Amino acid sequence: MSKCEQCIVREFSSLKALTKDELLKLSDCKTSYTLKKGAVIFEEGENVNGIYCIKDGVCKLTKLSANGKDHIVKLVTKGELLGQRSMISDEPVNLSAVALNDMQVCFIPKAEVMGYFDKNNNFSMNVMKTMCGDLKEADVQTVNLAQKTVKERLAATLLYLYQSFGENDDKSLKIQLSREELASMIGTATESCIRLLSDFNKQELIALDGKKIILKDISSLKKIAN
Amino acid sequence: MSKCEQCIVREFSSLKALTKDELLKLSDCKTSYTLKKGAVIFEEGENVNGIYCIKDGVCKLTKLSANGKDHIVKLVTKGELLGQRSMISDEPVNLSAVALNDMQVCFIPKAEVMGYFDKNNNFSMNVMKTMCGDLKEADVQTVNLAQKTVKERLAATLLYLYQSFGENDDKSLKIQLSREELASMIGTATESCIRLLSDFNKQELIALDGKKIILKDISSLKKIAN
DNA sequence: ACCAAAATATGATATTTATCATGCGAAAGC
DNA sequence: GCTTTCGCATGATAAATATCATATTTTGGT
Repeated sequence: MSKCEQCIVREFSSLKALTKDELLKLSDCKTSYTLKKGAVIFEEGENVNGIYCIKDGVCKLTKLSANGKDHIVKLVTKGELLGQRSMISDEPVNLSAVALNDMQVCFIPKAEVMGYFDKNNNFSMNVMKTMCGDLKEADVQTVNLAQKTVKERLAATLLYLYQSFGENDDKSLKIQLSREELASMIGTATESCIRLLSDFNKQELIALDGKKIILKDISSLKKIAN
Repeated sequence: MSKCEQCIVREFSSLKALTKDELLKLSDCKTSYTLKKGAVIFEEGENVNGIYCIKDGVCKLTKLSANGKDHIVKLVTKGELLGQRSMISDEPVNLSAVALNDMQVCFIPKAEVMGYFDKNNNFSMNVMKTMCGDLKEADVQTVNLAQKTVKERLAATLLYLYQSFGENDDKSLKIQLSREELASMIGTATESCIRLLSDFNKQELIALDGKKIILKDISSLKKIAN
């Protein structure tokens, strides 16, 4: 079993507030998992009795809408924690989490984490700060959905994927989403998303190579995205 | 100066976790304000050195979008706290708060509130739970904006106003928003909003009397809203 | 009470976006 | 290896929504 004390990822999450003692205890009670692309970490409505710390990989958080379509609310990557909200509010999770590529995650049982809230104020403050950041992001997301066109949102999302997850050696986006997933992130029909990608391709803002997407003209994309 | 200990509103907010001693101290350091409809409590980008506790009235939280239009992110009413996020993350507020009707609010300076975080774990937990609820709501909001039509969103918003703020003696919605504000809540053009209200009126789902809106057929509205 | 300005309303039209239909190519299952 | 399915692509069309123009009504100020 790997030691949390030496886990680099810890430094990026609220867990960085933990003391040496707490980390040692954490190492003993955590469970590590390796997940394949497509694996479901948890599903909307489930009870998750603890939190997941993402050591490597990326997953999507989705929510089922009234019309039966999944909407991708957020992408979450290494260093971030999953399931805090459900644990704090003592409710079933309201989002599903699915691996977008191979992942390594550690599960920390609820009892352990709740102890930190009681005894370690820094930890509580870190969690609160994270949630404040999430809320701010959510507001931005809301306004973008309400006010921007699909084209603007697509450009913004491509830039977000580029800036947050980087590119491969061949310059293509590291995070590979299907057209359907991309559409579900920006909130549009799959065909509309495909059509706009084709347009961007024709205007040489991006290049398409099968599933791969290469951003060719970042500054123009930024202008479109606002 | 009124005593926080006797303020009913306190029971609805995270402040309910405070001890008698803390409440007494709070009474001394808070400042009470009476605000007229339209008054600006704070504006996006400002530094707010504390939190506001709403004793009475309703305000809108808005965010300026890239195209220069205000979007109403949320309505906040008595019992709720304003400006927590900004205080916790130590950043300027990212939303503006404007009174929708006459309000009574109390301002509590940052130093006082930060003390509660340190010493009163129940308070921290309450704040966290509130933020978890806000995040959940934000997810729902995001999915609605992404997947529902303007008509569905209008119906849902009317129902929300009805359920959250109630009706006057003449059955009209207690919260009176201008068409522009309503449009800015559901994320559409003012004209589109007006047109759909007219449609609802013709279908006898609602009745319009100047600015007043009366919900006549709640169950049909619910069907439309999903 | 009167006027100017703002809010509401509605028509005409343009634009954006979704939906339906179809084809094509690659990947997955037998 | 073959077929079947799935993801991507594109055209045609319909529906939703925004925009511009212009009345009409309401509101606020003096």
